[in-house]
Amino acid sequence: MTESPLDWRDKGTQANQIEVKTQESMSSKRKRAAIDLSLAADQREKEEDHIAGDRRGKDGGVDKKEEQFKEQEEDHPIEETAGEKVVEVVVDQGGDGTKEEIKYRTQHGEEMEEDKQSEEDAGDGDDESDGAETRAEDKHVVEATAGDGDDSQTTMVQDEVNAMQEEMEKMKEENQMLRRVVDRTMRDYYELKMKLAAYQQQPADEPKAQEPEVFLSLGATAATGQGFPEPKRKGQAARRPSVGSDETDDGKGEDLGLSLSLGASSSYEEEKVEAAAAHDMDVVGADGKAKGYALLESSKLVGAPAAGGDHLAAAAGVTSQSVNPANRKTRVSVRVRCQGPTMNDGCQWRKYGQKVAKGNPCPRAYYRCTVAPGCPVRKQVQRCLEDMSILVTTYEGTHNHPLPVGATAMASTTSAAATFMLLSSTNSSSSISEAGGGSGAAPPYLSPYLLNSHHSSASPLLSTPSSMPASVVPGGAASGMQHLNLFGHSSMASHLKYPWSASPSHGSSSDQMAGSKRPFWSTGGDEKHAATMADNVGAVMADPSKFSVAIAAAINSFMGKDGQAMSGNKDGEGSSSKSSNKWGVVESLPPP
DNA sequence: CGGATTTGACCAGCGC
DNA sequence: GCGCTGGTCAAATCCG
Repeated sequence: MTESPLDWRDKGTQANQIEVKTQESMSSKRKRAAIDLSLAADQREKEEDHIAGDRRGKDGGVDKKEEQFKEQEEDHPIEETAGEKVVEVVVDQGGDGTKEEIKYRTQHGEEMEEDKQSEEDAGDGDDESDGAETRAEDKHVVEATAGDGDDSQTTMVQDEVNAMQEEMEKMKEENQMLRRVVDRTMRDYYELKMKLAAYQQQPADEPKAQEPEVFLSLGATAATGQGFPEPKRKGQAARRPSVGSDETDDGKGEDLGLSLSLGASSSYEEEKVEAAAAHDMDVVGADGKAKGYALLESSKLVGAPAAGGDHLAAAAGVTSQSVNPANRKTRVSVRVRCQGPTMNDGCQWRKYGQKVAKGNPCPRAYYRCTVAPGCPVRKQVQRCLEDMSILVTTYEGTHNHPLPVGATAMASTTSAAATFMLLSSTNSSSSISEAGGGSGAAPPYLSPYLLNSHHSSASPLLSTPSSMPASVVPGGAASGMQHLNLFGHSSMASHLKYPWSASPSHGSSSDQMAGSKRPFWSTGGDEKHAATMADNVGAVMADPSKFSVAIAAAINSFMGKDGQAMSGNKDGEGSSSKSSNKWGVVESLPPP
């Protein structure tokens, strides 16, 4: 014979009721805890004590066993909040006074509403008799009719109570475990929060230290296999003769690739890279330290002429260098294969200087943001030495004004790239973690997942030059870079399908990057779709917002793949010079 | 004519 | 200290 909780409670409240208060006390505590789980433990205990005290005061004649029960509850006030069974003993004296009932209930109350209702029904001072059934699923009711001094039945009931109590003990233990988990989670949360705050508040006068550098390039990498031939390396061999003007590059033989790399260097100068000629290799400076990094394996898209016409050939790249505040400001570099003098990033720029940098015959142009007066953002634009069709645009600083839509998308994406890779870098080296903190434009949104998932020396997606193991980073002049090429191989690229290809419209806002009309990232025959990809990349670059989407997707893709990809190469050299297949990121790209 | 670009000069940092 | 290099300035020039 069972009754619904509501029924018996109603009956109990209406009748002359003798209720063992265990349930009520638990009920109160449970409610309390449900309201505010974050109460300090001591505070909570005080409340529990208070409640227990009240209870004792009101119910002096409580069963001894129940008293013990209460004490147990008070020992574990929190555990009771997580859905334990409740033992309830009710001696219900019928309204006519002829019958007494003793009810033992173990219940996982799920009837909060009912509880409230019965609370109201109970009236003043009767709230202790309700609300016990707040969390459970099953309900077991043992009901015994207490006859006049029926000791045998009472004994049975007592046994049942004992069993219930044991069960409760187990539940309490479980609850305790859960509690610990919650506490640990909260602790972790606050730790991360503090870390974030610490990063954001890093003083600007911090000594120069390792400077994480993020490279994310979308589109075609040089046919020479150079991932990031950022021609800024100083004083080393392999200087190339001038290959031509900025406007001359038919884009032949270029690789389509999306690459992402991260590096850390002690100073911006050391980021200077002159990539080797036709093979992936780490560039080592005269001092023997790694100064640059070859891009991963380049996929050769020979015979894939840039279909972008006179404008955008077929490549794009984003390089984000999250610079230590001490070094200056955040640097984000975008590498774009385009024929125009600059790429359209949605902002207005005014050229204020031009200089021929050492090691690269191509002049470097300096631009200043003119969207708002006094905007500190500047950018440098320079042709890539190895592939003149690649335009390397380095942004520096943080805009002090709202950005145009396209620029916003780009900025947020590159910032995300920088942040993401910065986090990676942070995890791979404590020194980077300490010195490479977020600067204004790329705050380090710490994520334990990120922190745990990218290690430069372990991921096949991130190539750390053999000459620059991640452990070298602290204090040295060496620089490290992690690189990811998502379109590393043409054969892989040819199978790519991208979620962002859905939109066929290109909205070519760029003057120098008239987009192609083809669907972005469409596939086709080998040469054909290689060229198509070139077109598509061009299309993306013509539309800053679309470009940012592509970058974001690439990052997401990278992150998603990272876990399994991590298990592969641990050798940076291997990852940068062997098989392009190791850049399995391509395979991880989202399905169409 | 006003704004943008060009270009040589200047300055600061860094390495030898 | 000197030279080299990158970065910036500002006058001259260009262009719509």
